[in-house]
Amino acid sequence: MLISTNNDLKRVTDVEQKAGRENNNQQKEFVKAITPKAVDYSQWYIDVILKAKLMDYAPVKGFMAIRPAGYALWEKIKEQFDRRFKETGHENAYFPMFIPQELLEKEAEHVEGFAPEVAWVTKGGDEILNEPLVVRPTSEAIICDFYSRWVQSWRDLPVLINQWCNVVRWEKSTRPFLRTSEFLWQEGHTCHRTEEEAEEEALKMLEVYRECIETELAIPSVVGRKTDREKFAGALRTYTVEALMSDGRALQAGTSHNLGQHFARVFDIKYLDQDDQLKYVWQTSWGVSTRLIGALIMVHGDDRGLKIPPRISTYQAVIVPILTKKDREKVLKSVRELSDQLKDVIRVKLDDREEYSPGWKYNDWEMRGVPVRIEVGPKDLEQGKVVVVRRDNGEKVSIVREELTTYLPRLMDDIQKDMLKKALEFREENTRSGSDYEEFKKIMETQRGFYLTPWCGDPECEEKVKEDTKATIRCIPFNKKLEHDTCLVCDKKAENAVYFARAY
RNA sequence: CGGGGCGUAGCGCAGUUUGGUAGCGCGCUUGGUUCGGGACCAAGAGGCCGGAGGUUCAAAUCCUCUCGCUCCGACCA
Repeated sequence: MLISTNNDLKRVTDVEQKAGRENNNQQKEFVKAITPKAVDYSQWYIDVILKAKLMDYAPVKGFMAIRPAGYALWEKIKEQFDRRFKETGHENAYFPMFIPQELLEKEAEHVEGFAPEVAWVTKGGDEILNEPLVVRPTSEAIICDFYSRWVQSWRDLPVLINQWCNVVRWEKSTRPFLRTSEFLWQEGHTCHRTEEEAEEEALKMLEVYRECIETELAIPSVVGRKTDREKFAGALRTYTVEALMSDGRALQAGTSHNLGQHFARVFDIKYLDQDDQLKYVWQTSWGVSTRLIGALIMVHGDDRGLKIPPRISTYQAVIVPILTKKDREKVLKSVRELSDQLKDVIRVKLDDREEYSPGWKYNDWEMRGVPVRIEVGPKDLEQGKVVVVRRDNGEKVSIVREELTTYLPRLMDDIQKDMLKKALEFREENTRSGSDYEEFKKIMETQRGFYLTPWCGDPECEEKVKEDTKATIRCIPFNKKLEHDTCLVCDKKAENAVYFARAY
């Protein structure tokens, strides 16, 4: 499309160009700045993250720079999770990025799971290393090595440690934020005295994830257990938070694992219990990553760009002054006062750049997802009012200036609530239930979404669905019984209901 | 690993068929006029045409080799 536009342009004469066609063309260009979701969802996603300046591609495939706008978002998300981790008794620490090959190889299932995607360090300076080092794809191995020395007595338990760091997984196909070769995340690693306590921890953190993602990111989810096929390499059980993107595909937004004693046994993490017996600890690990930013974009974003929920938005409102020649100084003075005044109640940004027109700024801030825009021009000054525009639904109202300090915080709550509500409605509309395989196949082809259905538990049935439809079992929800109990694929009786979906 | 596509200014591209002084849009710089949904005028800056070899009086363009990126598939959370 762009190409033909350029060709057309080149064929017209200079005179014709100057006669106004340029103007028209520029307007069209802007509409094209973000590819509409309906035209090409993947392209929409890429356009949004680039236009909103969340990231930029690195010279190495699968890597990216997280730009200030994207990183600020991560910082806000991080803050919310970190607070909850501390509230549930965890402490932060930091472990090394390089893991000796020998350590990674201790847990058989674990190596096997990660081997295809580890990055190796084989040289230090000029020296070829005796034992190559693995760049952490996750830190179980190195942390367990430390824990084997740190844990001696039952009095040392529980160990409740979290770390914020980067990890590297050599991915074959990558997408910004959703799957990159390096990403930022948090990994909690805990040790417990009993199996029950570890299980309780794994489920507790799963709930922390679910609640935080819902409250702060305004993303509803379904939680449950992973099937053996989908569980973490080396875990006893894996639990997951699954969110539904606006194209009907599911995204794993967070996972929590009960590691059982698999790692404790191979890394020799033992404690002397009160009964004078040496026992292996029971462990958990759990993580969320910068993938949440991808979820945020795909759950809330629209054809104009990002929509950030107020609770995690870097700026909750942006003030755009309308600077006319006549009233320039008056308006500037007024918005500066307003900005100072609002700083006490919300995170506010004054955009007083003079090189951009108000219209340009509207589009720019909308693209970047700021929840509220406040317009202040000469007409507003006369009336002692300002214009307040919501990003989530476009609603535009004129508000008396004095009321803003009470109005805006309330508006932020409303927007947060409405965004969650909208996402929840979408989730519900796109969660279907049944056990008709033909209908299921059709749905996975078209609207997608979640499909809640009985499953006999046989990995072969799970595999067949994947081959036929590319859909996988996202999770086995807790306490979900269906009236109908014949497996979606075979005729066997099903113990559990599961959520199927095509996933990222 | 298999198949397709692309490397020309910061970004997006045209120019390659038919060899002949390297272009367009956006962005950037300076100055001015504007400012309630991506304003306009004027003047500028910016290129080893991915790399190496060859053919030719002459190569972005033709030939050979090579490197990189990307999409689809396979593999994988």
